[in-house]
Amino acid sequence: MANNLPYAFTCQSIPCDTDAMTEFDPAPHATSDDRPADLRAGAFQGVREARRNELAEDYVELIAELIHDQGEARPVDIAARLGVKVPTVSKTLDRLAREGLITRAKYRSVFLTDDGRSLAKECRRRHEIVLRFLISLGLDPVTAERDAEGIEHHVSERTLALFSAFASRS
Amino acid sequence: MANNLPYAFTCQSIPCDTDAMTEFDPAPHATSDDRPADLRAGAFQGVREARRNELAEDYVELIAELIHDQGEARPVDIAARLGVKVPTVSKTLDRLAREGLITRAKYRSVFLTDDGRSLAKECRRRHEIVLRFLISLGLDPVTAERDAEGIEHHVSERTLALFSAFASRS
DNA sequence: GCACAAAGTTAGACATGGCTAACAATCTGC
DNA sequence: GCAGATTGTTAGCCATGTCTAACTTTGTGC
Ligand SMILES: [Mn+2]
Ligand SMILES: [Mn+2]
Ligand SMILES: [Mn+2]
Ligand SMILES: [Mn+2]
Repeated sequence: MANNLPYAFTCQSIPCDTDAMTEFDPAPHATSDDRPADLRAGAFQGVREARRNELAEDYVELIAELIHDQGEARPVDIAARLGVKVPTVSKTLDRLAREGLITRAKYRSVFLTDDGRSLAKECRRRHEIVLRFLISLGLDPVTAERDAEGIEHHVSERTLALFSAFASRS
Repeated sequence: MANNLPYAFTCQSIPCDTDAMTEFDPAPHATSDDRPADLRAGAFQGVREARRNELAEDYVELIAELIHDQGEARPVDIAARLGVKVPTVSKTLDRLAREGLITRAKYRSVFLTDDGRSLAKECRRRHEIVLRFLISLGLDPVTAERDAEGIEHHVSERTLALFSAFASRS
């Protein structure tokens, strides 16, 4: 139920928070704003879901790339490119194997399963679209690469379509 | 050191990975591609850093909003809007307090410190810019809100400037 | 002003993601 | 084909972020 009663502006023993928001929506909207609350929750749910997959996505994308460029994907190379230590990679690879995205044998390099390959392809597509879009907007390539690496995990298919169209058009 | 020797295309007992990449860069670039490796690592470092702050950013932004809209920020309302359980919020608030972004007394609602308020303001600004940009690109408001909630933590100041300019111009 | 409802805290489980240290396997160069 | 370098694994530490269950405090309605 959360807030139902004349809660808005209790401001009891509270330091009444002068300018928490500097300039917000100046109109003091009426009590009943529960609609946005649920909507927001939906958005945050989605973001949390995306966050759970980010790392796996970065891994499989990178593994596919290494296999393509180097012929194999070794933990030491994965670690170097991600900027983490090898044991961190080893542990994460165990999880990815458990989740069916890769296969691995002790002391050998890593392979993608069909699922892994398919996820990698999807990730690469998103990465490319976001990157091309940012560059076509006028961003320098280094910053574009950095931002794309984070943004790629949080763009809906709809946004991707708009990004793609914009990059082509411009 | 990573890959120095004639490593590329060992493809020993390896299933030689037919079409890991479907269509990549078709030109089989020479062995020495170590430049991009370090660049990539830098990008990933930055993303990991951003990931560490995402949750705190969402919290302070939401807390500022609640204080503005409702007069106070109660754990139960934070939880409802984030879509998580109250004890989760309680524990996270402890961390934010430890980090000096909020103050709180047992069983009372939450306040932002000066640092917290300043971070909240910065987050709100980013959120607004990203949201306005996505909408001006043609995205529907609900999807825009969802995507903005994730993207906002991964846009550089440069990108923000370009987003801002685009939204104004269009 | 008391009983009950609502909100908040604490404890503890479990998964993730980072690290270091110690050990094991593999590979390379003679 | 062996010594030494490189790579990989395992164990274990720590912080975070989620949850449920049990308990405490606060607030409400009569
Ligand atoms: Mn990424
Ligand atoms: Mn990527
Ligand atoms: Mn957010
Ligand atoms: Mn936000």
